[in-house]
Amino acid sequence: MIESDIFKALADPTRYVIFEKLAAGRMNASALREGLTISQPAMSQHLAVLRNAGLVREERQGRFVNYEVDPDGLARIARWLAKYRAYWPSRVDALKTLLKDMDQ
Amino acid sequence: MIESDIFKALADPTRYVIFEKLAAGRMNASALREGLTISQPAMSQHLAVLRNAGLVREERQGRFVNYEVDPDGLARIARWLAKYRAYWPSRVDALKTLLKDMDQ
DNA sequence: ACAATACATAAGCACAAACTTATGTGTTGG
DNA sequence: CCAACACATAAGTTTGTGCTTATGTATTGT
Repeated sequence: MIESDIFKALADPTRYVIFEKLAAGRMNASALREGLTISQPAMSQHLAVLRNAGLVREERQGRFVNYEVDPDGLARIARWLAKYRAYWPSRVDALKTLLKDMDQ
Repeated sequence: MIESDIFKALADPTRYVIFEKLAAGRMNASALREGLTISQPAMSQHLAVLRNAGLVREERQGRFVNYEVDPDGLARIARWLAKYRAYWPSRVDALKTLLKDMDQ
């Protein structure tokens, strides 16, 4: 997979919202549609893009398919971002806080 | 600016390459074209997109315009990523290394 | 078994985005 | 001052992407 594909997946505003909803907790495709004016096939297609990018993963449960954030996708972004640490200004303390949390 | 715009800027493979070239060091628009089969206006337009996304910044120097990575764009991505730290697997040690570097 | 439900896939359409050529705007050396 | 250079902007064309409707595939409850 081309490296920019993970960014392409998040570039669409609708998919970005879907990802944020999933970040709040696992959800099936129908539940994800609530609050969004989006057809069922459109949701299905968006979820396929996010899944192919490694940002979400699915787990079938009966007739429902639950989706959840795939840590692998976030890890890829984290690794990408880490390459450019030379450019981070010292005032970017969000990462410092984050790392402290992970160290715990 | 919509949050997903920064991802849209990196979603295009050509812009992704341009950004990576700039990560290696500041460069003017003509120098950036070397090695890429891309017209001068296309490069100019790509740089405008990256600049509007806050990923690069420009500094005119005579007739040349030097471009360089804008830390603010990376900081935005870092902050975005930090929101999802709950999902990071412990094996993602890239960030740990990164944070250690920043602590130094 | 079958109707209903949940989701995926196919095909086609409409709009957005990336490219092109042409031209405009600054800046510099002679 | 003006020709050459570096880059930006305009306008038009093509390709890609996200949407739709229609249909297919699983799974469940009765």
